[in-house]
Amino acid sequence: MAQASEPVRHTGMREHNLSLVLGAIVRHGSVTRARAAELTGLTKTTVSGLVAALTEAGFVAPADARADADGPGARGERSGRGPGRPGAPVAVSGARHAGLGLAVDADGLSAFVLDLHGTARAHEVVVRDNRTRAPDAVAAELGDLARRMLDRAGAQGLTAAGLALALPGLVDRRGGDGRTVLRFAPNLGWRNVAPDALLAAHLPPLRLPPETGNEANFAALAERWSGVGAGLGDYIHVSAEVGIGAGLIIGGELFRGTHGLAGELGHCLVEPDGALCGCGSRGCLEQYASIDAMLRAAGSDVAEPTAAALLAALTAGRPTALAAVERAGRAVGAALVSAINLLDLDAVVLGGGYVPLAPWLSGPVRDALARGPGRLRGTAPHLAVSTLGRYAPARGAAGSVVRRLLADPALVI
Amino acid sequence: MAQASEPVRHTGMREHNLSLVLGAIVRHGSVTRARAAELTGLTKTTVSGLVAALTEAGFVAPADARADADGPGARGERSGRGPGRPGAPVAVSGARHAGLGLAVDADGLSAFVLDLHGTARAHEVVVRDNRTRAPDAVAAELGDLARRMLDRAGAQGLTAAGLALALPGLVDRRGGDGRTVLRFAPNLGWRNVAPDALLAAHLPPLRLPPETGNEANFAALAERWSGVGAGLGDYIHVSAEVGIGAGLIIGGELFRGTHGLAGELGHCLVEPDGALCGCGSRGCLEQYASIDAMLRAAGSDVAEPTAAALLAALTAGRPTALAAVERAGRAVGAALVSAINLLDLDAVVLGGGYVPLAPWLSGPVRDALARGPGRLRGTAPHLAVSTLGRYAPARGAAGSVVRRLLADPALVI
DNA sequence: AATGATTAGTCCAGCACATGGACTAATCAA
DNA sequence: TTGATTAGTCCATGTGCTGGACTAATCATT
Repeated sequence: MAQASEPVRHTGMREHNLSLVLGAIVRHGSVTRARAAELTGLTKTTVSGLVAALTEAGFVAPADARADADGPGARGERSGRGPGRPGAPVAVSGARHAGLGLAVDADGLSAFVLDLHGTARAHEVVVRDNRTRAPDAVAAELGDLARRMLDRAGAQGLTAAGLALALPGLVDRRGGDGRTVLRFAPNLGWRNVAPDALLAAHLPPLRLPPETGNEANFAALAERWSGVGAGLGDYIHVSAEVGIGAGLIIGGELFRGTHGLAGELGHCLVEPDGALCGCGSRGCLEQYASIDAMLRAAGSDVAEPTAAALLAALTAGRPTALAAVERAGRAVGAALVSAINLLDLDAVVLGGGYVPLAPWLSGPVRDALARGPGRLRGTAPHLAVSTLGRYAPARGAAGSVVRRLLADPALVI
Repeated sequence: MAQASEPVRHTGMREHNLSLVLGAIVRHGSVTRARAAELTGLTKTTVSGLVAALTEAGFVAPADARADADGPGARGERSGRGPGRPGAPVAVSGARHAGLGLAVDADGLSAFVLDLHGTARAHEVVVRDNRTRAPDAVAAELGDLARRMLDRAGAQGLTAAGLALALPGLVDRRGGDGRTVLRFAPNLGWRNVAPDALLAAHLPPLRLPPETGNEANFAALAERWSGVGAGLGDYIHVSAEVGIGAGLIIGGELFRGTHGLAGELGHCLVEPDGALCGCGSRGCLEQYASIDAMLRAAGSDVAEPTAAALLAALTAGRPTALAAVERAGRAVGAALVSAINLLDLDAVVLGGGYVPLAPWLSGPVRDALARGPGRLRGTAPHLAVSTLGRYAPARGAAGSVVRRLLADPALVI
């Protein structure tokens, strides 16, 4: 049974229709009021009022370009030609609102500012080893970074309505009140940190409450908003660093699970009675396909335990390294087949630490995907490799703010 | 991005608030108008109006029992004692509306009628081997059964607002228009059957459009509504017949996946390079833990290839049979650990063909659950065994109709 | 028994917002 | 220039929620 939801008053009706109209504008790029009325089912009068409110609030602006995202020839309705008064199209405005995305990882901090078009307006990386630092110190530096980004956004006329923070660990959202706890971040050595308190202490308050999430999840979202995930249906975004993280995009949204712990692909079983894993089980994917595991398996083929060295060994054609990655690919493929069957997914995106390894990894993964779920469904799931670089988590975080804004413009009206 | 949703007019506002008030009544059992106003955030005036409409439509009725489902002592608000005019509580009425659930399986047909309380008002099984029959013939017999059930419901003053049909196969809902296709039902030997057309041809039209779904999914829902699933959070309901079916309950709702194919636990990989499966892959769970697989593995310990014979062999302590089931349990446990990690589940329910085997199966499954995801989360997932019998799919189908009705009473107002 | 305190439920004026038809505006075709 | 056609705005109307006033029913106190 659904949780008790909000009552709908007249204002709620307006909020809903506001987001309905804005959604139509977002999806179709540039629409006239008349077309928006058709698309939403509201009357022209109502749409006019809503568009006026959205314009006032800086969400949309007049657009004279005939650039309808429906494509050239706009088979939708009349596209400007023919008799009759031509409409005055409006489009999403990238001039006023923005979202700020922040990310903490073992090697530093990153930040990204997106406008409502989803185009990057500012970004910055602060390289520094966070492995030994206390959360509070990192948060203070993050606060400085955030203020710089807000200044840079302000200089372009942009106001960040909110921020989101990507953390490299299990972010548990207990209760429905939105409060989160970073249970454990292996790379940082943090346990049971309350990000909300840190953010409140060190970061400037914005219009929307800050949001905290797992970096893999945000990276998956970034892929959907501005990467290879854009055209795919439901997919899983898998990335590897020390562990293995996965973000699930289902129905266009991030699937987090009730406690926010969904997507733990790293502990899918791929080898019964296999290597003992830190989680207490045996034969977890993480024991075969994390960067660390591949480095171990590659043995003396890699000069030093870094991803760069592994890549060099592969390029040089070292057999043990090749075998290790081949095996990792088979393991990832096996786990993905389970995930696809369980969740009814259409595609897979390899991201993070898997991107440079993709030339060697894709083959075995693709084989598994072709064999596994193919027979039951029409076609084999699609396999894509991320094109977003190290900004993916911060970009996804920023996108998450933008998405919230577009989904509910009334939040800042 | 969310699909274009409906515009909200004044009627939409009312529909929403109608379901909001009904939801509060459903969750709290028996509430006064004043308490419903508190619970929903609407004013007393509005609630009165909505309650009047719900009463008129037969969804709720006056209830003088002080039986608030909040429990004795109702720590919520004042519970009748104290000064002031006592409220006139209303509760969900089981007297007018009902849902009809139908199920087809290899051994026959079953039907179930539930009222809005979720209590059974009529049920019937028609035993007959459907393995060799054409869909049309089965549908005709199903129509007869449905009409008998509607008559029996009518004799009790009940009107079925809709029906749902549980089928033992992959039900694909392609497109957003709700049209479904039964891709493949291994036990019946049916392929690419359009249930909507069959239902339209052989079953009386009801107020709501008929719904078709997978029997494992409906069984999982039944468990949530009136079985061991009631108290659990998110869970997976696993059942085995010829294959293995699973229903996912997430956030109190059935998780179907975009194409309606979610929950294919049977093709999780549990043994790399294991037995070749009909799906094209190797080492699928189905090859180890379906009833057929256990029968094969039990070899000569079972007299004939039936579930009953397997049960007898287990009871007699036959070692090969015991080993087969033990192994199946380990395999199921391994697949479940993957599912729990991926989907952030709290519990597991064993149902269908696993129920009689539970005494032998639970042990190894529980072991896997205790080892696997425990470390990352607080506690080990809970393991429960279904108590609903062979009516589970039909009961879940009926419950699905009731749920739709309670979620949106405006559908029949 | 009478009175006051307290809470439940209804009545009614007011208001917010969507609707639909009428009206003005801007373009193309003849 | 005129008519046809479509876009956008104006205004009267209607629906449904709100909030305060009012009536109803009970307990506690005198």
